[in-house]
Amino acid sequence: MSQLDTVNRILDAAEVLFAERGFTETSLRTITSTAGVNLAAVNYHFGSKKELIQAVFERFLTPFTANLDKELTRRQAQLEQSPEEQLQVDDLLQSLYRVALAGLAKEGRDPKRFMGLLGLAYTQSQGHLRRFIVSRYGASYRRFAGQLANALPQVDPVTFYWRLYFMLGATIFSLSSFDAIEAILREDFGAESSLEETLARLAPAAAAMLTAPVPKES
Amino acid sequence: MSQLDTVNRILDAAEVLFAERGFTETSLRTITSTAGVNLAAVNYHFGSKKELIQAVFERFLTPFTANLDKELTRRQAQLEQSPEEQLQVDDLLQSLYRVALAGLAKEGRDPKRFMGLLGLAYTQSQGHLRRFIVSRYGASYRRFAGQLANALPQVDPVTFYWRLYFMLGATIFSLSSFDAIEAILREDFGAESSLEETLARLAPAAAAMLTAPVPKES
DNA sequence: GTCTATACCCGGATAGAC
DNA sequence: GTCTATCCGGGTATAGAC
Repeated sequence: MSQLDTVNRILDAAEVLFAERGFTETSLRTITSTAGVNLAAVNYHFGSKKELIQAVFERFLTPFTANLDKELTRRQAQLEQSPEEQLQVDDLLQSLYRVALAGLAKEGRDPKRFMGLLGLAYTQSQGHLRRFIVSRYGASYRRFAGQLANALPQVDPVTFYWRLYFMLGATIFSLSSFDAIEAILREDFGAESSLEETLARLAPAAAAMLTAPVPKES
Repeated sequence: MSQLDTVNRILDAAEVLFAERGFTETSLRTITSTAGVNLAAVNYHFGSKKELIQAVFERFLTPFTANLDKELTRRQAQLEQSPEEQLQVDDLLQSLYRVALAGLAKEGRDPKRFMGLLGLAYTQSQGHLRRFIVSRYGASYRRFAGQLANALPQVDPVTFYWRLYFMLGATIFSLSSFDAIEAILREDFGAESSLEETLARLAPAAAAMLTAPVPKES
C-alpha cells in the first residue's frame, strides 16, 4: 500500500467517524481498523490524534476558503465598477453560502458533513483546533467580515461584531444539526428541507439581524 | 464527612472544572482530588461520569426553568387581561433572558458559567445529555416556543421553527463564548461589555431575525 | 521511508474489604 | 458509606521488520 493510500484511507475513515460520534468518542483504534491500517500509522503519518483532527479540517477548509476568496474578489471587482450600487446584505450572504458550499460539493466533499464537523470544532476542541483554524484561515475570515462591515456603515463597530458572532452562532449551530432539525420538522409538519432551502431561509434572517436599527444606549 | 457534603463538594468541583476544560478533558480523578473525596465516591453517589454531568446541569436548569416558567405565567395572565395589546417580541425576549439569568444570580449560581456549560451541552455531542435535558425540561421549552410563535402569527410554522433554531444558536454560541468575545472586543475597541448589555444587544437582533418578512418561495 | 508489534501510562468503572 | 485494588479500553512512543 502506498503512503498516499494509507494517509487518505485514514482521513476518509476519520472524517466520517468524527462527524458521526465526535472527536473524543472516536478512538484511533476504531479509525485504523475501519481504514484497514495499523494503529501506529496515525502517529507515524500525522504525529498525534490532534494533528489528525487538524488534517481532516484542512482537507475541507482549504477548498472552502479558496471558493470564498474567489467570490469575495469577484464582488470587490464588481463593486469598483459600479460603486453607486446599493449593497444587499441578504444577497451577499446567500451567494457566499451557496458558492462556498457548492464548491465543496463539486469536489465530492459532503457539505453537510463539513458543517457538522465545524460545529464540533467550536467547542469540542480544547483550543488547538481553534488556533489552527484561526492561524491558517483567519485572513479569509477577516476579509469576509470586512466586506460585511462595509455593507453596514450605519452599524457601529462593537454592535457589528456582536451581531457577527450572533450570525456565526446561528449559522454553525443550525447547519451542524441540520439533519436532526430537518427530521423534527419533517415529522411535525411533513415539510422536507434541503440544505439549499435552509440557506435561503438563513440568509434573509441573518441579514435582518445585521441590519436591524441599533437601539440607543439606555 | 456527611453524604450531603460529599455530593455537593463533588458537584461544586465538577461544575467549575467542566466549564473550564470540557467534559472529556476533565478526569474523575481531578474532580475527586479537587473536592477532597475518594475516586469511587463519584460512582457511588452518581453512578457514572455521565450521570454526574447530568446532575451538574440539573442544579442549574431546575431553578432556571422555574424562573422562566414563572415569567411565562405572568405574561400569559397579563395577556388575558389586555388581549388587544401589541405583542413585542423584542421585549418578550429581553425580559425572559433577564428574569431567567437574574434568578440564577440571586441563588449564587454564576450565569456566565451556566451559559458556558450550556454551550458544551449542545456541541460536545453528548447524546445522553441532550436526551436528559429534553426529557426533563422539554415542557418549559415548548411553552416558551409556543408563546413566541403566538407573538409571530405572520410567520409560517416551518419558517418559525428554523428561525427559532437560528436564535438558539446565536444565543448559546455567543453567550457560551462570552468571555472570549468580550476580551477580543475590549482589546480592539476598548469597549467593555457586561452580560446584561450583551443581552440588550441580542434581544433586538434576535427579534429582528424572527420578525423579518418571509420571502416568497422562489 | 513505511509499516507493525508492543509496551507504556492514564482514565472510567467495579468488586469486595472494612 | 467509604476506600483499596484491579480491570479494561484509549493515546502515545519506540524498536525493529520490510
